[in-house]
Amino acid sequence: MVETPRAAPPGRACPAHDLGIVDGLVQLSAIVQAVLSRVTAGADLSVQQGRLLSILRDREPSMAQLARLLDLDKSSTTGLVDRATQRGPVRRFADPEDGRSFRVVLTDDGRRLTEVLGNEVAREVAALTDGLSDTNRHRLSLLAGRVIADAAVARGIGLSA
Amino acid sequence: MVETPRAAPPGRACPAHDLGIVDGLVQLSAIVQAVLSRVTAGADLSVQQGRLLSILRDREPSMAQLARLLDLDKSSTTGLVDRATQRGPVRRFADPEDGRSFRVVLTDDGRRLTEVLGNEVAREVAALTDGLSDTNRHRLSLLAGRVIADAAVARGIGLSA
DNA sequence: TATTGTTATACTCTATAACTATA
DNA sequence: TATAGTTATAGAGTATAACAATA
Repeated sequence: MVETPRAAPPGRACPAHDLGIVDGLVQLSAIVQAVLSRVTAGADLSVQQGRLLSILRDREPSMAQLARLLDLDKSSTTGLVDRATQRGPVRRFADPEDGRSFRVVLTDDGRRLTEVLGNEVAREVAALTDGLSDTNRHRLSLLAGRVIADAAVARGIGLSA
Repeated sequence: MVETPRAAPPGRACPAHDLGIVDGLVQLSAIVQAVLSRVTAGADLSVQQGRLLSILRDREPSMAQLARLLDLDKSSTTGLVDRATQRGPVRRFADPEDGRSFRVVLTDDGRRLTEVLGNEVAREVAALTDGLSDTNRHRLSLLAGRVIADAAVARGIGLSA
C-alpha cells in the first residue's frame, strides 16, 4: 500500500518534492529492504537467513528464544535453522542445562560470513545517505532513533528509561 | 544483518541513544515493514498481495508491465495475479490492442479493499511519528525524500530534475 | 501438566526452463 | 524472430495441528 508517487494531501506544508511522511517512510523502508535483499542474495542467502545470522552474531539462543527473536512460530524456526545448518553457517548443540533444549550458534565459517555481510550491509546502507550533509545524516539518524524507541515502547518492550 | 542494538562505532558524534545511521535505517525499515505486514494480515492478505493492490490503485498494467513494476519474473507474476483473482480483488481482461496481452485491474470489491487498506496503512505509519513534533516529522519526511530521490537516481530512474 | 522441539501438511511466493500464441 | 503469457517444477518460508521427550 501507499507506494505510488501521488499528489500530496491538501492542508499540509508540502514543498514541491515532499512525499509526505507516510510515503516517505514506506518508500525509504523499501529501499533499505532492497539493500538487505541484494547483499544477502550476493552471498546466495535469503533475507531471512541473513536475519538469522545477524541475530546469532552475539547470542547463542535456544530454538524457543530464537523463535521469539525472529517473531516466528517454533515450527518455522525449525525449518529456518535446518536449512541454515545444511548450508553450513549454523549448528545446533544440546543445552547442558535443559535436556529438552537445543541452542543455535554460528560455525566458524558462519561467523566469517556474518562479518562480511554485516560490513557490506553497513557500507551500502550508509551509502544511501551519501547525498546528505553530515549534519543532515546525523539528524536523520536521531529522528529514526526516536521513532524506533517510541515503537519499542509501544510494543511494551521499552528500553531502560 | 545489523539488527542488534550495539555500541556505536568510535570516532563519531553519538549522543547516548543514537543507533547510528545504519542501524537506525535498518530498524526503522523493519518497523515500517511490520506495519505493512500487520495491516495486510488483518485483511487476510499477504504483503505481496497488498503490494499488488497498491500498484493497481492507479494503473491497469499488462502482465509484463506488472512484472516490471513488482520486479518479479513474469511467471511469479502469473501466480500472484492468479491467487489474487481467485480471492476476488483483481481480474484480467484481454488487451484489445494486442492479442497476446492481458491487462490487470481491480474489481469493485478490490478497489474498496484497497482504499481501506491504504487508509489503514497511512494511519498506522503516520502514527509511528506521533512522538515527533510537527517540525521534526516534517524534517524526517524531507530527509527521507532526499534519500529516496538519490536512490532513484542511482537506479537510473531519476526524476524530472 | 507445561515446556521444548520436531514432523506432517498446506499454502504463498519465487525463479528457471520449456511451452503456446501472437506480432 | 521477438514478445506476452502460462505451465511444470523445485525450493524457501510460513503457520496450524499433532506428536515425542523432558521438566
